[in-house]
Amino acid sequence: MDQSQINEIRVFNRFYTKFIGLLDKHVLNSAYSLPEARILFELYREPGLTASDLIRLLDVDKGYLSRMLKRFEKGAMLRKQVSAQDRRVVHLSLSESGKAEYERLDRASSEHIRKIFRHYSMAEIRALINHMQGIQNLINKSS
Amino acid sequence: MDQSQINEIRVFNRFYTKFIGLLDKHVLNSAYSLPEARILFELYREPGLTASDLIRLLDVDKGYLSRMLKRFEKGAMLRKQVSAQDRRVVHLSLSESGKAEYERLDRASSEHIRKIFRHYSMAEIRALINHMQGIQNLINKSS
DNA sequence: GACAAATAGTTGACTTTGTCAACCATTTCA
DNA sequence: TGAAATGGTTGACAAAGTCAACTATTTGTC
Repeated sequence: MDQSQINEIRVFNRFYTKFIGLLDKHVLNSAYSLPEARILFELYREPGLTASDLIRLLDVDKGYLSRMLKRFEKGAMLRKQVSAQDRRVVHLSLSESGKAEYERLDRASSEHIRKIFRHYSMAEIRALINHMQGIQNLINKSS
Repeated sequence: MDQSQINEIRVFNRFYTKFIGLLDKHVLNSAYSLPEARILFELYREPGLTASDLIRLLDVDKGYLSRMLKRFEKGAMLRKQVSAQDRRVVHLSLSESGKAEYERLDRASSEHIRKIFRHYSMAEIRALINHMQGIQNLINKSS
């Protein structure tokens, strides 16, 4: 791998960081920070996760997570259930209003993407997604 | 564009956010924050930029930028030169030690990428870069 | 069964990062 | 000449994130 190839990759990383930044800015106009939105996402996808699971998934500090969860609890978006097997662990899931909230966020994100690409042809969209999947396959191969 | 296509794009965004996060973590083990590293990058690439230029390029608050620049000044990494045409504006560039510092950072980033992909074949690397350029071309087309 | 070590989660104190508005100096334009 | 705009700095603050100490529980190990 030569230097110019490394540079190409770094150019893309800067480019895509900026692109994702634009998308995230949208989310951030919601009442939630990025990590908070990710918590909602993970709990929506898999109810019953524990705080430890989230720490691993999101790679955040446990104190920080604890506080974010507390905020969700205040907003009545979270349900906690102490595990029967191990009374230290708490299974987390979204309440009905938590789910509704996530769905709102989710729809807004989808709409944003739809808007960005609204003038693209089918072929262009397919090419884009194809490239994205290609990258994922290649990068996953390594790890 | 249908929902499953939107979802594909969002899957990729989450995936690549995580990947970039891993790379950035490396940078962040240096003495510089991400925006600071970006300042070094921009000034290295184009000496003589003004604070306003950086604000536009990096999309940061001007007060925040001002403080980061001050920190660089303290470290003697920055040269400031008041514009002759307009005495409000200051042209910024890296001092010799600032450039050296950037080059260190830059080399470390390159090394990190090289390491990640060290076991890839030439064909795989080329495919990866091809996908990346494809994405950039497609996204740039829109804006 | 008792007790050290490990694990899940919470809390307090703190640092870093980022935002906002007021401000000074200079330039532009009417 | 003077109002408005622009470039940059500063102070006060808010949000985001880190670190270590702590409680409660569980899991060994003897």
